[in-house]
Amino acid sequence: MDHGRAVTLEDVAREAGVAVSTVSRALSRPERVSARTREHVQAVARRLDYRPNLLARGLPSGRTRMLALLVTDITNPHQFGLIRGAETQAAAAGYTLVLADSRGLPELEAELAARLASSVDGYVLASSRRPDDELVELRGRRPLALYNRELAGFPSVVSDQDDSSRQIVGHLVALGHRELAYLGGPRNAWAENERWAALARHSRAAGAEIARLGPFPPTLEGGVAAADVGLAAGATALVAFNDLMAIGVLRRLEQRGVAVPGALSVVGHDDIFGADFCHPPLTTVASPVEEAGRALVGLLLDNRPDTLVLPTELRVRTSTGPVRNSRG
Amino acid sequence: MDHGRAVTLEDVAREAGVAVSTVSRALSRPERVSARTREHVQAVARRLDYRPNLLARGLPSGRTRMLALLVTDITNPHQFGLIRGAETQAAAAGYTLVLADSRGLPELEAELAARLASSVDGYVLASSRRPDDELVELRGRRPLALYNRELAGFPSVVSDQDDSSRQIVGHLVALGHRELAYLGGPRNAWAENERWAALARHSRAAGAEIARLGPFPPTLEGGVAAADVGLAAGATALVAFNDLMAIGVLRRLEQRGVAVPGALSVVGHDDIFGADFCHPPLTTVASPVEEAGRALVGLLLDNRPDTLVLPTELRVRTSTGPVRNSRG
DNA sequence: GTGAAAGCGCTAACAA
DNA sequence: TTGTTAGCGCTTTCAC
Repeated sequence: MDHGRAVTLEDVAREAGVAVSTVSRALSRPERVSARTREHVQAVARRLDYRPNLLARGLPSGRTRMLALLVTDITNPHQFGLIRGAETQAAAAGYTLVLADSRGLPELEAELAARLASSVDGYVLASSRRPDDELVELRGRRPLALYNRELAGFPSVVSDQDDSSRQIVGHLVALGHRELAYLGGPRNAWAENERWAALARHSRAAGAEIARLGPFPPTLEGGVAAADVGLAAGATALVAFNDLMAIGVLRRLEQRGVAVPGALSVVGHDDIFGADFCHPPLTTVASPVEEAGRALVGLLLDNRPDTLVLPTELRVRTSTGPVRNSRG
Repeated sequence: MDHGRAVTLEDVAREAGVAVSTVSRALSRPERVSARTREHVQAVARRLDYRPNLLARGLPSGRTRMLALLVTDITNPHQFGLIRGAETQAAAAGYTLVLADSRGLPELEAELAARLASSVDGYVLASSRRPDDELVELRGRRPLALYNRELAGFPSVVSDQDDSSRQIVGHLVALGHRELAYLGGPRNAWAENERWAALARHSRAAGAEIARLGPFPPTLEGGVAAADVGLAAGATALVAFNDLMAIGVLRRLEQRGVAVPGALSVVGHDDIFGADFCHPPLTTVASPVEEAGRALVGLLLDNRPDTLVLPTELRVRTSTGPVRNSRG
């Protein structure tokens, strides 16, 4: 199998009887070349099936027209929309998106970012758990946009944590719940701390108690473990950091014969694939992730340090219901 | 925000008081340099936080140590294991994996592959639906490995379609089903045709009838549509191209008040996230995808045109049961 | 063992 | 408008 030498600008130039720079211009800056040459060169390039070498193109200019999207956990269906949205927007702007998964490990994210540094024009970091100062440092090398993480001076897109917490607490309190428990995720996740703070605030305002449990791994397995802790805490409603956990909770409660929502109500975050057909269907908070993906790439390319707050919406399904033993 | 000039080999060379070529060697071919210089240069490089520019490194050598994984549909949870496995193996071999999603569009896959051509040392194509000749052509540029697609002379990893079909048909026939229907996926998918052929073969051998319906989009929505067609076909058991479809089928049947498995049994393929907690839990065929991902990268890097057939395993859950009106 | 120099394919001054 | 030339940062001959 000979991976034959690729067609280069020089080949095209020779074939077309012009200089390489002319070919370069005809292809990347068509307006700076006469109509005749342009047509001719482009025809030759097409005939030879010329493909620009992106490495070579990127070396002198320092621009590769590639963007990196670093996700925290690619096995979390929540990321789907983000990926699709980011890809759409990147493609529209003529960029190729490369995707990498840091498996929830900040060090791995750092490693991946460093490796890709010379190959991409910028990064979108989704739910990054790296310390602030590392992000600042990374921005020194390339533009950055953050999803579900706020940091002064950085472009970012976050879902409205305060409003989602308000909706959750409002919903549960309306059903008579006064003893809540929050099943927390990783403490180095921005959303974790925002969610907890907002839930605590709104609970207090509504006259309900809420306990912070965990941290637990933000996975199905983490939810299974969290269920037992939540149950032991004596709350009447459990709010999970994300839907993966919430589904794990549901699974464990079913296994232990705890009726949901009869004995215990459960709420998640993200409205992932599966949330509407698990058993019972999960009450959770949805946000427009695909839009988030698009917006992130937009902000990144414009390099505007804006923070976009996306609305959230509580999807009430059957994992939540009236409290059994209201103390009212 | 000044995206400061990165530290280059030249910087290190100047600082270390040696030639760039020596630094290059000390870093990439440590054995070709004296112990003293090696230590010294490496220390300086570390101190300056030198990061090789991958573009520049790849230009002369033509090798980038990046691999592309092109998936057909990143929103299909089936891909998770593949991605993780491929990433693991790539990382172990010192390669970075870039991921791209072709959304089920062969033309988009072609476009992505072409764009990445100069940036990667090889491709893993997962469930590619491109015509054979295009794959042959692509291989002319870079090494290729295929997942769930067999093509003479190409390294590939496939799950055992014949055996999975045998297990499915055996299971259904044992439950008394004699009238089956297959809800097909895209006709340009290798697995689609293999599955159909094997299902037809095993049904015939077992004395059962099977109808091929579709093609339907291999998505949840496709399954919803397929359910009605399957129901109208009068079969007692439905076998779907994948689990996404099967879950859509389940959802639609529930909506229409058709009891599963009372009135109709349903089987899927892939055992994706959600298959065990949908309602009712789905009987489906599992295969070791993570291993597939690892094997694919292994074959790709070795450039061995082997075909690895991975075993499959029927996971019987409650979406299948005895036929209601056996004709026995 | 180390350095000087050529060149990977492309872009971007600068000249013509 | 087009051609010439000098790099981009690195690897790799080829001398020394």
